[in-house]
Amino acid sequence: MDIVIKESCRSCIYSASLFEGLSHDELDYLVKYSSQKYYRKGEFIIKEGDEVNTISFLKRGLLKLYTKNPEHKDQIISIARPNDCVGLLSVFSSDHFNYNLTAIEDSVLYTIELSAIKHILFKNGAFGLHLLQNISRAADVIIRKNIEMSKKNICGRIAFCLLAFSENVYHNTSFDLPVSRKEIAELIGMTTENVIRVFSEFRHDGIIAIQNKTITILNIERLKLIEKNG
Amino acid sequence: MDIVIKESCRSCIYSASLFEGLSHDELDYLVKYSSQKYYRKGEFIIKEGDEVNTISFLKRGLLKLYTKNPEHKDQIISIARPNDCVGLLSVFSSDHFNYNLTAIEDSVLYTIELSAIKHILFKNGAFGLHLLQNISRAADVIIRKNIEMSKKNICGRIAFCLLAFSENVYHNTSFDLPVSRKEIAELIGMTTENVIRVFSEFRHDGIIAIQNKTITILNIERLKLIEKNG
DNA sequence: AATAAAATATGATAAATATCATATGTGATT
DNA sequence: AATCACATATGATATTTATCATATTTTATT
Repeated sequence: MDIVIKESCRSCIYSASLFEGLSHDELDYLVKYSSQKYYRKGEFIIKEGDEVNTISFLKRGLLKLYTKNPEHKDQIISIARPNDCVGLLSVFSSDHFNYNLTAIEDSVLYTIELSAIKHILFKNGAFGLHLLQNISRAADVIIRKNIEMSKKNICGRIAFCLLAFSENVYHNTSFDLPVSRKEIAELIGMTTENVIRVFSEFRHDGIIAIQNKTITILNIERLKLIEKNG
Repeated sequence: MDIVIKESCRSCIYSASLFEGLSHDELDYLVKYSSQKYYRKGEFIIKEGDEVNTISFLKRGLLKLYTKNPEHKDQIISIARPNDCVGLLSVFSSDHFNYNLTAIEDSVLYTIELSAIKHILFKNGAFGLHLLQNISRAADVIIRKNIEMSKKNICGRIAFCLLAFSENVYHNTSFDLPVSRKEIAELIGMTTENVIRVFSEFRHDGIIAIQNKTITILNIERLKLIEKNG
């Protein structure tokens, strides 16, 4: 992880939708307490139990938010995309993070001291409302995703994942899968073997093409049908 | 649903932990925009799509928060207990409720106009922080429950439910189940038949006694073991 | 380049859960 | 009291998913 000069943070904070409506003084105050950090793929960003004293935004890259269960198995809760406010859930509900956060692609985060955020929050009620909206939406997205997932069978869940990567992350029908089959299993709550099996099945049926990590969706209509009905 | 005179709201709002730290003026302002409502078991409180313009607290009773899926099947997201702030998730994230809310016991809610809450929020940053903490925690509880549930098999899930009713709701090893087996199935994401089967199994094994709706936990150690390992 | 460690792949089998069928019990309504 | 709708109950069977075993391929490490 590398920390980079403060000046580059200014443009980030000035352009972040979360800070819309803040005055120049307030924005400059936040810039003073912020830093930009680079993480390599695989690097830990936050560990369960870490103290919460910053709030972070993903500028570039991809992160996984997950818990570790007693049997060393991970459970991925969500995948954070650029512009997502990261770990927002724990920020106000606890002194310590409840989740782990790891970069699954080379990533750029900007991080603001929580004390600075609170300082602005106390003076500016509109900012509080803005934060409330962001946190509520982030929670809502996670909860809705869980509900949707729990209704689907394994094929439907994998179709959901592939479509999410294609449409929401890479905006392309062909993309390099940033996670292993094992991680997909952790995300959809199934076993690795069965994830691999369904990938093979989709390949045999001409729905996707697989070349190592590169996935190409060949028949998006069918994949959507599987996502819907599965 | 019956609406009751404003005066009785004063004590509620004055005693709600959410409003700790507000001045008498601010509290009285909220009282002015609040009302107390009574709902009978089975009554609808909020319907998916309803406009969000209030924030509510459960004073007495029990509610279920759920979504309806296309095949008319309900999916229970959480059960609200007294002192829970209800529908908090949708309140700031959307103009319309994403969930349904129904009383599963005779219930008393007090309801505050959202505009009044926002009015205080704009003037009092500390209140914003308080709200943020409450919403974050509510979301966290739902997400953690989902994660925990998804790791358990059907026996573990039912043990979890029974223990939750016993320990968190009724504070007694014997209690009247406020929901049907079908609703438990909707809560844990299994079929009604299998829920009934596991109830019978627990009865045969001497873990619980069933008399119509009355459940008595006979062997709490074993139930906890099932919850942990299942 | 050689080796080890993961990840991917696939088959056989076991276990968990859903589905379908059918019976009985309970409460509400007339 | 009769009837109906619904909840509870249980068995038989089908389906889904997990587990175990075992290759093969890819990636990382020395």
